[in-house]
Amino acid sequence: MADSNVLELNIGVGKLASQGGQSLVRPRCPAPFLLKTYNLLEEGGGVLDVDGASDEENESKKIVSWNVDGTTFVVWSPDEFSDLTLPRYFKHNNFSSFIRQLNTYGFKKISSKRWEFKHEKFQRGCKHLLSEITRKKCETSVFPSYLKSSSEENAMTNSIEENSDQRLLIEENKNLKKERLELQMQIAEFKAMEMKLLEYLSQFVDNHQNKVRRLC
Amino acid sequence: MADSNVLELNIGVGKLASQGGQSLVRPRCPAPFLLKTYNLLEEGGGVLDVDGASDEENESKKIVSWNVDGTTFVVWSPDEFSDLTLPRYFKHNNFSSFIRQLNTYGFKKISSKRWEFKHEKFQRGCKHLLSEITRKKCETSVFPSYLKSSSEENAMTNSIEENSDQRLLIEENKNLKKERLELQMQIAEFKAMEMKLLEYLSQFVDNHQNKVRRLC
DNA sequence: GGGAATATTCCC
DNA sequence: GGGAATATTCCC
Repeated sequence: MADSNVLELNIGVGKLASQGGQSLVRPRCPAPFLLKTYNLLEEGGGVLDVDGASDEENESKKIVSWNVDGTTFVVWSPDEFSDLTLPRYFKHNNFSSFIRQLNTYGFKKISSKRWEFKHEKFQRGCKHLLSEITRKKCETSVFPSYLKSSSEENAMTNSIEENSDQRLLIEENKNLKKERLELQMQIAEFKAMEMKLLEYLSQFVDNHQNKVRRLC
Repeated sequence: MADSNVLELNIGVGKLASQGGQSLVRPRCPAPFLLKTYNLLEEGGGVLDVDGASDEENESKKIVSWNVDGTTFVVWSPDEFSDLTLPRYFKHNNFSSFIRQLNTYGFKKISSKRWEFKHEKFQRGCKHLLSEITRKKCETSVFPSYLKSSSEENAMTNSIEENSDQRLLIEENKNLKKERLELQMQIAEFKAMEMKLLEYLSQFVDNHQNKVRRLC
């Protein structure tokens, strides 16, 4: 494989950490993409520096690096980055796919003149912050905010730690079933109300037409 | 790149071909995975045959091939297939990922003794049928039939003993949350419909009163 | 086998 | 930039 020289880690997010596609508690491990990108910067893009030259002397030769204070990173040479660096860490050599991932994780391009990217939680020497970076979700909430009533409970139930004991699971389970019953009852009410409304509407229409006919 | 020797085609499905995740008209181009797998079979797994030997003589050496009548195909040597063939056509060398794709596209493993797979529309000499093969979709309709889960599933979930395996609890839990989301979406629909109905009704009443007033 | 998360591609 | 389809991985 192209990236056989790169350590592949099994860094999955625990089941309870991402529930229904929404990460509610911080996972222990950063996303593979973030770790690879961080490592790539530590390793100078996976390409050796010129022997004996200091960082400053090498600056113009760098493919990719942190900025001076380590709060952003810069892809100095997109072509070499794509051809040499990307395939060492990822399963492709497309700069645009790399950019797509950066966007997915909320990085911002902060310069129109060069390929410089920034994320608050992605900084030199702060590997521990990587696990706080999450993928952007399609935030088009499927149901409107007035249904958020249960979201507090969501937070509560989902904050249970992964290795919590069975008792908590059973409790959460019980609550979910109770909630399901309530939702089903709400739906039953809606159905009844819809029926009444439609009935009323049709009566009203009939009535109205009779009245108009009589008045004419 | 690992597969730089393989022709990559831009075969996207047109917008109208897949509407809301549901394929409505047959796309012009087969899925990349299907085309690659078909080509891989035509090309003997991308590995050269022994010179001068007939197909029959080579049979025991084949990595992958169609069966005798070309209605199924067989991976004769999963190890060589993974190491040599897969990376030539795909971005990985994992046999299980290949299997996962076969399942996604509806192939069936038809032998317990060897890695033989079948799909009605995947046959030797029938490249034109490939475009009729589609990915399986998650068929969980977003709006389930009303309250269908109330009795049977209640009974089922409640029959699970309290001290059952944690895995089952987690699974049940996941299902309950999924169900909750579906119910919440149903309620959102109802609310929207109610709003429309009320709006319509009030317009109708206004209209009616004006009309009656004028006639009087 | 298949659900679901992440990765890659394609397109607007 | 980001939506959405397909691909790959991971897990049950």
